[in-house]
Amino acid sequence: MEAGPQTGDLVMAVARRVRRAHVDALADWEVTPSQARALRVLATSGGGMRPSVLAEHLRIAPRSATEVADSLEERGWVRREPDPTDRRATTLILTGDGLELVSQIDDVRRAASEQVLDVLTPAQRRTLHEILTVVVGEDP
Amino acid sequence: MEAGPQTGDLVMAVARRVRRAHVDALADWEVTPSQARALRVLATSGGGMRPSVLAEHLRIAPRSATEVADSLEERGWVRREPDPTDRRATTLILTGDGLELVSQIDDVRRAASEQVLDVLTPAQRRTLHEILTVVVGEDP
DNA sequence: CCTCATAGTGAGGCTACCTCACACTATTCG
DNA sequence: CGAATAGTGTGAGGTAGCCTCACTATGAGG
Repeated sequence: MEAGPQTGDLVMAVARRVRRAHVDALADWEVTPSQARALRVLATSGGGMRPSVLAEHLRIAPRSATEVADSLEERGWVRREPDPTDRRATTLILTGDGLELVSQIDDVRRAASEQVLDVLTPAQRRTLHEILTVVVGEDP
Repeated sequence: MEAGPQTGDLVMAVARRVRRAHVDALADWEVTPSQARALRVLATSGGGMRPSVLAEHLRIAPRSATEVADSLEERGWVRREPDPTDRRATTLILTGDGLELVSQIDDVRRAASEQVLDVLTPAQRRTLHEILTVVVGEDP
């Protein structure tokens, strides 16, 4: 009796594909999916953002956010500035290059995702998005 | 203007959560998600299975399947037997322990996934499963 | 035979995470 | 004020789970 894959496994499988598609699509820009995700978070949050806040948004450990920030700074897409109100804190700020990149990346990534989800009807895609939003948006 | 996350990102985010839930749930058995997935594939395929075939099912490189097989063998859940019809080939066979484990794992994993997808209505869960199946089942 | 394809694996590398420990700075409170 | 306590970022070191490349041993066809 064929058991059939569990939903969790399907999610993982699709995630791997999406990741692949993103890597391929972003290869020209030499941006990793991880970096792209961080850039988008930083872009949505108008001004600067602390690494710890970035970590929350990306749902990773604070230490890992530092790493992402490192990689972004190294590429010149982000710069660190000391927070004037709290000298322990650092603010991550998108550079001009960073901002410019974000808009391009957004298009490219969207196209890549849609390529993976190409087999779906528009309605299915919308439904998928909705449902996943519910799953993700429960605890923040 | 809030851009809102892309579907691809949502998939990745959910995948991370599912992975987390699985790791937590399987902690008692000390089975990694990767091992559990492989065990289930091996279980569905009655008799033995070659590493290369396992790789296809898991959608990973053949070399990576070898690694998974190594870890399963080390834990005594799988044994390698030479294929009598082709002396280059090896067959991966679930041991008694392995088989016993699979059924337990299946329940635990299902519960873990459902915990992550708990916010969804049963109908949404069914829909999600359907849609993901379509996405995954396109090229095999 | 001789060639070419195929099965598995050793070696080495990578990404994106993690925890733990530490240096600073901020805050609170006796 | 001074001391304990808490929070912020980061260095060090580690891991899982992938990958590619190169190699050996075997199979299959001319």
